[in-house]
Amino acid sequence: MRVTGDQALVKKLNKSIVLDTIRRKGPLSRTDVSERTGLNKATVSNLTAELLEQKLVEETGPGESSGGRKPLMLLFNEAAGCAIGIELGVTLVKAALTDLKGGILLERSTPLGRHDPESAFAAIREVTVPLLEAAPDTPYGLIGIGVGVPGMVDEAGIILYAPNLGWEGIGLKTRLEAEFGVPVVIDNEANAGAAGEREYGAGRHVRHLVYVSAGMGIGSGMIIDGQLYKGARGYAGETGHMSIESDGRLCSCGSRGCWELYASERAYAYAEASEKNTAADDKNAAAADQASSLPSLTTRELTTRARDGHEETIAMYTEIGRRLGIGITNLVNGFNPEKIVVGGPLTEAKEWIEPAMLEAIAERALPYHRRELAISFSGLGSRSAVLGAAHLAVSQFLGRVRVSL
Amino acid sequence: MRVTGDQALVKKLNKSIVLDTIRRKGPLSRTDVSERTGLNKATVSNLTAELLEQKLVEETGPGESSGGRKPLMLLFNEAAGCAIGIELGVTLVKAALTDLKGGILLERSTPLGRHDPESAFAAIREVTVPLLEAAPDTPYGLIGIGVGVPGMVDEAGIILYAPNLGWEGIGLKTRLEAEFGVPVVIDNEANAGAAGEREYGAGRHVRHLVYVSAGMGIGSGMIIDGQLYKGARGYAGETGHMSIESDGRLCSCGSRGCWELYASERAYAYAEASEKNTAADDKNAAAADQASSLPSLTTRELTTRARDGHEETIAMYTEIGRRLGIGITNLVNGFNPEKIVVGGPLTEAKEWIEPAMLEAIAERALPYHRRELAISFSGLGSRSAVLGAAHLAVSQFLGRVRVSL
DNA sequence: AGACTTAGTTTATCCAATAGACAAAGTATT
DNA sequence: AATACTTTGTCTATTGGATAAACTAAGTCT
Repeated sequence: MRVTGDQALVKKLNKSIVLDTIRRKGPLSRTDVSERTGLNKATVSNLTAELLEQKLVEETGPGESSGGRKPLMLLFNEAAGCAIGIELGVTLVKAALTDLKGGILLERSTPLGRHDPESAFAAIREVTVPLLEAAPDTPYGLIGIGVGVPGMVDEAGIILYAPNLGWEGIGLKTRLEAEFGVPVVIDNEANAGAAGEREYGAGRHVRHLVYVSAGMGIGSGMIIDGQLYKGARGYAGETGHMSIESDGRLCSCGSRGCWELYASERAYAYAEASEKNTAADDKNAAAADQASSLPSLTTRELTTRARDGHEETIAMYTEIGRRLGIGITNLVNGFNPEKIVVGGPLTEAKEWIEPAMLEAIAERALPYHRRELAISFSGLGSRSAVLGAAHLAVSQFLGRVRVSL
Repeated sequence: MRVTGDQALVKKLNKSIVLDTIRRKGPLSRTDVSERTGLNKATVSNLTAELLEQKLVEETGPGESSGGRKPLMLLFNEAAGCAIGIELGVTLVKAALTDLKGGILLERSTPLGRHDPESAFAAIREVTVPLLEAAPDTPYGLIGIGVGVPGMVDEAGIILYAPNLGWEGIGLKTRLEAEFGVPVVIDNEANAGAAGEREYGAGRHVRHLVYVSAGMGIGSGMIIDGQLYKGARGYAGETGHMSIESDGRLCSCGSRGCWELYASERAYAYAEASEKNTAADDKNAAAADQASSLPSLTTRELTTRARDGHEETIAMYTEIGRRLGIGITNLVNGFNPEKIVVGGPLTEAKEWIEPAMLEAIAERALPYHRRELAISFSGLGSRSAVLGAAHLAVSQFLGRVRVSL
C-alpha cells in the first residue's frame, strides 16, 4: 500500500520511535529519550504522556541525579497485555502465554497424534484454552495469537503447503480468529524462530540475521534490516531444498541433493540404510529408496548413542555438521548476514555437530563474509518458535513505522 | 541513521512520491497525480510548482479533455541533467552518457590490457573524458558517475576484493570524485546490472528481483522491495561461490563445487581438460589442476563452434545450462523472487543454454515458488551494468524516501 | 544560603497537508 | 449563441504536528 506523508504519519512514526526506544533501552528519562532519538524534549513529553495514558509505558519513580533534578524514569509496561505463541509441530503442539516483552507466564503442550486439520485444531484448542483462562487481567487483555507452522504460509495466513502434515490450503488464520476473537498471525516455523531469536535470543540488535532451523527438514528465517523477509509471495526461506549435490539424493520435492537430506534429521535414514548395505552408496538405488522413508531413530536416541561413544553415530553427526556448514556457507556468501543462528531439534546434537560445521564454514566461506560473521546456536532453545510467534502478535499490536532515506 | 518525523520529512516524502509518479507514469495531469497518489490536489499543485522550478518536471501543454477543462500535462524532464555509467570489466571498460531516464546519448569503450589500478584509471579517463565533453548543456550538468566493478565493494566505495583484477582495497570512489568533481557511486557489476534491468530492462515494475550475471564468474544482484539488497557489509550476492557440489571442483576461493565452476565461462576450462584426458573426471587431480587455469577459448569462439553443430560444444552448453538452472533453483527456493533475469557475457550462448536451464528449474524448483516465477534473459543485453551504474547515480541524485507501516 | 545543573513543561511560532470554495477553461445541450 | 454542466487547477482558512526558547521544578555543590 502506498503511503503518503501527513502529520498523522509523523506522529505515528515518532510515537513508534519513542515507544521502541523505551522498550529496548529502558528505563530512560524523557531527556534520555530526547537525546537518543533526536526528538525535541517537548515532543517526547507529549508522546510519552499519550503512551502513559495508553498504559504502554509506566513511570517507575525517580532515577539517579547527575547534579540536578532527578529524572522520572520511564519503562515499557510489558504487563499492558499478553500474547499467545503457538508452535504447531509435526508431533507436538506447544504454546506459551507471554507478556509483551516475551516473558513466559505459562506454557502448555500436547502431543499431536493425527495430522488431519480437525485433530490439529483440537490440539491447538487444548493448549490454548488453559492459557486463555490463566491470562492475567491487563488493560488490553490478549492482544493476539501467533502461530508457527511447518510449511509455507501466504500473506493471507493460509497454509499453502505443509508436507509433514499433509496439508494444502488450510485457512488457519480465519479459523483461529473466529474461534478466539483476537488477531492471529500465521507464519512459517523458521520465520517465527528467526523473529524469536532476533527479539529475545541470540540475534538481539542484529540487523541482518539468518536463522537456520534444522529438524525433520531445514527451513530458514531471514531477517533483513530488522524485518522478516518473506519474498514475493511469502515463501522465502525454503533453503532446505537448496541443492548442495547437483545429482545427489532424490528428494520428495522432485529435486536432487537437497540440503535437508544431508544436514537434517532426514539424513539419519541414509545413515541407517548405509549401515545395512555394506556396498552403500548414494547411487545405490535400493539404499536410496529405502532412505527416502522416514528414519527409524530419533535425535534423542541417537544423541544417547553418541554420548555412549558409538563411533558410527558420531561420524554421522560429524558429516551432518559438515553438510550444515556447507549449506550455511552458501547462505553466508549469498546473503552476507551479520549473524547466523542455528536452532531446531537437531541442535540437541550440537556437541557433535558444531566442530565440523564451524570447520566447514571456516574453510569455505569467502574471507570478507567470514570476517564479520558471528555464528551461534539458538539462545532460546526449543522455545525460539513459540516466543517468536508470540512476538509476531505483539509486534503487530504495537505497530511499527519505518522510514528510509 | 535513525530518522525522526517532522514536516520536512513529510514534504520530502510527498515530493518524492509526486516526482516518482510522474517519472514512471507520465505524462499525467496534476489531478491524475492527485488521484494516483492519494495526495490532495492542492498538495500536488504546490509540489509540482517546486519541481517545475527545479526543472525536474516540465509542462508539455494541454492534454485531451474528458468533458471539461483540458489538463496541463506534466512530464519528467529527463534532460535536466545527465549521468555517466561505467562498467569496469576485466578486458573492457565501457561507459555511457545518459539522460536522467537512462536514454543513451553517447557510448565509449576501450580494451583493458593491464590490470594495475593506474592502467584502469587511465582507461576510465579515456572513456569518460569524451563523454564529459559531449555532455549537453543542462540545468544540473553531470549529476554523477556510477561504476560497476567485478568485485566486492564496501559501503564507502572501496573495492575490497576483485580477484579478476587482482585488486584489494582500492579507493575508487574517492579517486574518481577528486578527478571529476561529481558524486560517484561504486557497486558490484551484478548489482549495477540488477539495477539496470529493474529500472530499464526486463525487471521493470518488479518488486523482488534476482539478476544473475554469468561471465567469467557468476554474481547476483538482489532487489528486495525495489531496493538493492547489500547485506550487512555490502557483500551480498556472491552466489558464484554457492556450492552446488559439496565435494566437487576445487575453487580458487578455497571452497569446493562453487556454482561458477559449472555454470560460467569458467566451466570451459573443465570441458577442455576433459577433452584432452579421456579418463577425465572431476576427481582426476591432473585434469582439475589443469582446469583451474583460465579457459583458452572465449564464448565468441565457442558459440561459433556451436552454431557449426559441434556436438561436444553443444553438450557443454547444455550442461552449463543445466547447472545454471540448478543454482537458480537454489536462489528461487530461498528467495522467492518474482522474477529472475539472467545476463552477462555467457548469455551470448543463450540459444544452447536456455532449454536445459529452464528444464532444470521446471524439474527442481518448489511448485509454489515456480508457479508465480518469471524467468527471462537480460533486456538490455551487454548494457545492463552500464545503464544500471548510471541509474545508481541518477537515483542518488533524485533521492528517494520510503515509508513502511 | 546562594549558585549552579538537570528535568520536564509551557508558549509562541512555523509549516505542510487538507477540505472546500472558487476561478478558469473546456464540453454538451438547447 | 446562450446556458448548464464538467473538469482542472488555485486560493483560503484550518488543523495539527514539531520545535526553540523561555520557564518552572527539583535537585547538587560549595
